[in-house]
Amino acid sequence: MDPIVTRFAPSPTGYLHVGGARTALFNWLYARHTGGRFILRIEDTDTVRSTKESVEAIFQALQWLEIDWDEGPYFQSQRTDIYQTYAKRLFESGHAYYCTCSPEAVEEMRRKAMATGANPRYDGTCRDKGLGPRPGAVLRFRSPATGTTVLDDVVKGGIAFQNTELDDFVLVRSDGTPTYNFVVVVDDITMGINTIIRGDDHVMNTPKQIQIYRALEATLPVFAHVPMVLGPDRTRLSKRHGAMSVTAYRDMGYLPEAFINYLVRLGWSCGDQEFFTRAELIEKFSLENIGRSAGIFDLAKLQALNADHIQALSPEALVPHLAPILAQKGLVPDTVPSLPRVIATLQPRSKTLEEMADQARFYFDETVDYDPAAVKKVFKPAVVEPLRQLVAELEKLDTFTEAGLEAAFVAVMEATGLKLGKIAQPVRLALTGRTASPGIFETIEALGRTKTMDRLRRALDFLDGMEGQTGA
RNA sequence: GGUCCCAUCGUCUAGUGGUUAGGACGCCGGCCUCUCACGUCGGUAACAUGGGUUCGAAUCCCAUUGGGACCA
Repeated sequence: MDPIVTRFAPSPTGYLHVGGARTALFNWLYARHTGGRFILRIEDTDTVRSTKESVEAIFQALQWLEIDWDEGPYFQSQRTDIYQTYAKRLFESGHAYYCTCSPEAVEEMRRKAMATGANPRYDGTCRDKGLGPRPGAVLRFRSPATGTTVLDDVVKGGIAFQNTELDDFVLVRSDGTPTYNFVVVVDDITMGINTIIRGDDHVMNTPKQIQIYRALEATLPVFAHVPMVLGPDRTRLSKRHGAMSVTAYRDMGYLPEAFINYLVRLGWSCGDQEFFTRAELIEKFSLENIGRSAGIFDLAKLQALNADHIQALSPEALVPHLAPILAQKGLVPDTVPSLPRVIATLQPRSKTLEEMADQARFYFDETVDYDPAAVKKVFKPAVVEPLRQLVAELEKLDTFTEAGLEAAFVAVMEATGLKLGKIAQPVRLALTGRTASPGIFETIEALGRTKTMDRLRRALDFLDGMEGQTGA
């Protein structure tokens, strides 16, 4: 059996959006799953809307998602010779003809057709005139007048289109530029694409494309039209629904593994399994289990999956993903004894890396600001003595390890008769400025001796000041 | 307007003629507990509607409704 060859063919008219990313992902996964090849092609024939920046943005997004390609990127703008060759072939074999009808005349035909309730279409005025190439003429495809064209889609099943619905559509415009349906087919044939996985917004193009394949006597590829991704209001995902750009999710602290896991699971299933590593996705992905109905993008589910992936990775593996977000917030890793240790304390309490960075702030800052409400609730005169004793106990420790720290706390608990909570909360406030944080022992260990002792002493000073005030 | 596609909890889905219709996210509650989380246990909630076919339909067929896509 021939190896599977798939492709992703975005138009560089903006960033890579969620729907595009999913299409890319499906093609990439299927190629990797079958041991085939994955080709990247940039469809930049729309020279007005295509930009170099968009091409760059697409590369960046694919890189973040770790979707690599085996061939390309090809640029349609550099392949005009090829399209001309194929246009000529279609003309010479009689599958296409030149048409000199003016745009106004064609518009008139449409109006007439509409008036009779029929589909607006070209009426075939030039179809049998036998015109040759000439300036200002368009090249039209000679569509079959009768019968049906059947699309045998892997996910949708068989779809029959009446050929009477097909127009004698334009292949090459009067200015010599080829049209979308034509270049796509020529590219897919010449690049050896045998499996086309794309959004189902393309199904209506497919019968035309199938006709071109036939006219060119090329083997039809396997078609798989995957349902679209919709916004919460069930309309096509757009800016209104928030972040569209894939890289925006990177910046918001989502892991590429989580993002692809979510995107693939949206519209594809493998029994009840929800969590997939990249390797599992490659191993288990198949066209057969793609669903037929559109899916709604649900940020809450993405978040939950992201939390799972954050927990599944080692702290060390998280470092490169978290580092840029920390940097963006002005938090420099050198100011902390061990970044992986800090990460380890926050893993079970972060849905995104951005949340993690925010929660990590107190580890990095020079000092902490106390939350006023927490001060009122926790910094009571009664905590001064236990805190003093704790400082004394901690000073006895050679190194700060969780076991040693716990022993120090236990010593204070026994001396004062207090429960752990009564001591941990003031310590937590002293160290973090708030009443919620990771476990107190792991927090101290990750914070390090210097900052811990500084902050405990500062808290005692602060409490001193409070007593002076109330006493006065 | 024409053509095409789709239809199970709010959302993602399992299910392919016989199930108490399962799982996940979310939400609610219990437990765990040094706080917040994690975890864990339980609860909430669905086969769009109407006809058929069949001993029996979420499952097969038709219609209706609703949603979406493309072309204009």
